[in-house]
Amino acid sequence: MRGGAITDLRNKIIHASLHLFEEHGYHGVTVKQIVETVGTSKGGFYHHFTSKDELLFVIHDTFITYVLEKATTANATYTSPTKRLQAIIKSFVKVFDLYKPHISVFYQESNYLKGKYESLIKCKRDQFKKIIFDVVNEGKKCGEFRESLSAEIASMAILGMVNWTYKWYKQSGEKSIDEIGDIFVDLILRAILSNDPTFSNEYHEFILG
Amino acid sequence: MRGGAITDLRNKIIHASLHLFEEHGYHGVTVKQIVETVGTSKGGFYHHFTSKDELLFVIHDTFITYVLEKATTANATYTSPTKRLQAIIKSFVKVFDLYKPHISVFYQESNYLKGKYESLIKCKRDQFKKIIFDVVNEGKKCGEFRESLSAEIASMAILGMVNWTYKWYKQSGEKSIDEIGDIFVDLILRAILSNDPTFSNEYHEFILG
DNA sequence: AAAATTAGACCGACTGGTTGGTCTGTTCAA
DNA sequence: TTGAACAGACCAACCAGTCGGTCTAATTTT
Repeated sequence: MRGGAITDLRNKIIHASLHLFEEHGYHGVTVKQIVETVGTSKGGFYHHFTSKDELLFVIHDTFITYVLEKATTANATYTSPTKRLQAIIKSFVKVFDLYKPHISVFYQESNYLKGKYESLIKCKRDQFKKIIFDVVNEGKKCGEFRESLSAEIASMAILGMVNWTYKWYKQSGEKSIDEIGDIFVDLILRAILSNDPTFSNEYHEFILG
Repeated sequence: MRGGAITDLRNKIIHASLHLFEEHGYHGVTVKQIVETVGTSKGGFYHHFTSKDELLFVIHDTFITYVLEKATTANATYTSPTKRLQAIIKSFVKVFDLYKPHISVFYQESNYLKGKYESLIKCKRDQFKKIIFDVVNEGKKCGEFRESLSAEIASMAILGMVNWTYKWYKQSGEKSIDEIGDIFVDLILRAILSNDPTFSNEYHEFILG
């Protein structure tokens, strides 16, 4: 039996590291701690990873790759910028349930990535930003979003609002991740939708009444 | 001549550490590096700080203390929640020009604070959150903000949007920090202001036109 | 005023403990 | 018999923090 099994040592290491990194930070966790948590040895660890740095990279990469794919799919599913943005945000927010520890590590420890690892992640991260930015810009062009909107700032505002969720979201919290996603979409659309009735659509009517 | 001088070794150390930490992270910078950058020695460093941890704390504390004071002042200056929120956001965003490195360290390295340092910072941080939360709640109560608004999620959305600025803001950028602040206020007010004409005020007219 | 004393600021070699990573095995399934 | 998977003792490098000592300027004593 090769790869894939949930009980693979490799996956166990990643899983354990994720939670350790999330709580104590990358430099707050030693390889010794990781292997002891998993119940393996230095040998086991370095059989599957060339370095501690590579482990950090793998965690980053699995997350950003997943998110990027989801955003691309959401983007391809719709044509209207409003619907696209809504789908992207909702799909991204949903990731918090699955990848909370990945996300924490992604945003807390990314500046410890070095060399090629850093470039590889930066590239994908920029792709994701570009998707948001393009949608906002497209929305302005076709009149669904306000013309006066600064696409750059609005994009970063959206990203910030959504990304920041990793700092406070708890699965045990009052609101489900789906509800939070809906609230975010509501807030964002209210903030950026055009008031011009010429371009009004179902969202305008629903949200702006 | 005692204390205060800009050339004080203590201040020099803080200043240099700020930039080193911002770029390489707390654990990515050694005390040796710090003292070499400043042009002092281990002795000089440990004469002014009891530990590297204390230096990290001092950086956190000067920033959060400043922000908290600004928010309190802004809060005391106005009574209407809309004006209050606007003032708080604008004053907070302005801090980015003065305290950018502090903020980066604050959000990137805070989970390396230990023991009493951690509790002290957490306390002030919670106070700041509470100020935002209370304003939003007050706004709902008096009808200026939408009744359907979730105060918790909206507060965190606002905080996220604003806090995230540290990830992308450059002084050399296209927009000044003042313009960014105005855009944020605009986005936020559009998202949360009530549509009920009964409570409409100058901001409703200005923004929702 | 000159000498003696004190105290704070700063220096830098040194240390004890830790850490990421290596290397020589051992196990076991194919 | 072969090689992938794993074990764990070991190591060189590093790092936060220490400690005895120096320099200087203020303060006290004579």
